[in-house]
Amino acid sequence: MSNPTIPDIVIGRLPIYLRALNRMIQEDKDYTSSHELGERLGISSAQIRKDLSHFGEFGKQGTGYNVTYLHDQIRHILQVDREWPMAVVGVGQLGRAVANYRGFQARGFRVVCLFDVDPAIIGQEIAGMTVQPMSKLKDEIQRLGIQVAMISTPLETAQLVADQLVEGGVRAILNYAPITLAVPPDVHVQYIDPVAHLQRMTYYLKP
Amino acid sequence: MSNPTIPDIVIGRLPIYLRALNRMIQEDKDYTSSHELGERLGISSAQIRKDLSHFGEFGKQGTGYNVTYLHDQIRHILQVDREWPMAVVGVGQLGRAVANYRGFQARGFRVVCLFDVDPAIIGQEIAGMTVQPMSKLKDEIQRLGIQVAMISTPLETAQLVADQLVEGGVRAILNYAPITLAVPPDVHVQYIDPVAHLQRMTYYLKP
DNA sequence: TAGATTGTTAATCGATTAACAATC
DNA sequence: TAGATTGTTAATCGATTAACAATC
Repeated sequence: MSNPTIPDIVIGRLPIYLRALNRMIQEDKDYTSSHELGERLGISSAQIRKDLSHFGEFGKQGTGYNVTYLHDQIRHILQVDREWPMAVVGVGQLGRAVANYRGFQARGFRVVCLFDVDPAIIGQEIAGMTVQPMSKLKDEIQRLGIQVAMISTPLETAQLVADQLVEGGVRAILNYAPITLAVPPDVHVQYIDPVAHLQRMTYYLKP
Repeated sequence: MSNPTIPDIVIGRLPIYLRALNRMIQEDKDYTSSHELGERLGISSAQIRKDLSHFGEFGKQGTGYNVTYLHDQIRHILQVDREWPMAVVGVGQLGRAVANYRGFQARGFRVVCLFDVDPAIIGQEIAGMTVQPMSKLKDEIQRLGIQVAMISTPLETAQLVADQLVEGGVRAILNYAPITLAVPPDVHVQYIDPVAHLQRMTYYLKP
């Protein structure tokens, strides 16, 4: 059992470490150090060692970390050493791009069903899946035991969709609609708002 | 002139405030309070007041904040009360979705040029723009005075693209490729990695 | 006026970093 | 062995929150 109260900010860095380790595996690197990892990621080596120490001892003094071993350990900690089935709600251009994205499988996810409200889209075959109507949402995610979903609908319907997902048993939502969702405390939400990222950068730009 | 050293974490919250205020404008709300804003966003009212106090006094005791006024002030602070021309590099499915996305204009951005390496994609007309070859990248963004760009290429080419963007004068990069980019200290990078967000949530899920 | 809410100060809380003994 | 690097402790730094006088 791992320590029950690890800061969420630490959890948030683990996927970044995982990404870097994955890259090192591709480069056929056998060992790395907190210093090297930090260098690549723009993070201090002390922070990396501190973060990892929440979960165990993964390195060796003098030699550092075995890349594959650390990679596997972090995959296990994040529970991405399995495949999470995922629902995508809203099959516009973004939803379609997501449905066809090849990068999920290697990192622990797989899109297994698609939903939309638009009668023109319902029934379409996309990435080997048939787009289903919103009315089927709850039953279908319950049937498939889906805990992870992605919202790529317009702003207006996002909250409604979230409510239905939660009712169906979803516990983790990745929301692309630019709106803060209201969900029960045991449901996790992460936001992706490209424009918010851009706006954060223009603050620093000269006009 | 605003205070020279406002924490970046504060800057990062301003777009979120802006988003909520925008929504309130749509709802025809004239006034709001730090308490109400905090409620909607899951942030403490004290934090909102503290954040805003870095930039000036925007509220009135007893009544709160004029929604439109605060909205305009934050737009000005973030410099999104103008339109930033933007380049998109990598015109796969994601790049295409971005090129066609209607939500940029209202929030300060406009995609003005597209680049790709694939000869099958170069020359295509997408969202009213002709996809140009990577060889034209540097000249074109210099000519157009572009400071903001988005990378939606595969992982392998992302660093190379970033180097060329920086050479051409880009100072803010939104990177969709799952790799930490090495750039000069005066260049800002923000990352969007949907899978990293998902992995951050699965930590908390029961298997 | 009474009630509400700001902007700000000081206190608290939490995260990052520096340093180093342990040890591969 | 000598050099390198871990895991951890304590010190530092920074961010959040609580509280309240000021005032609309």
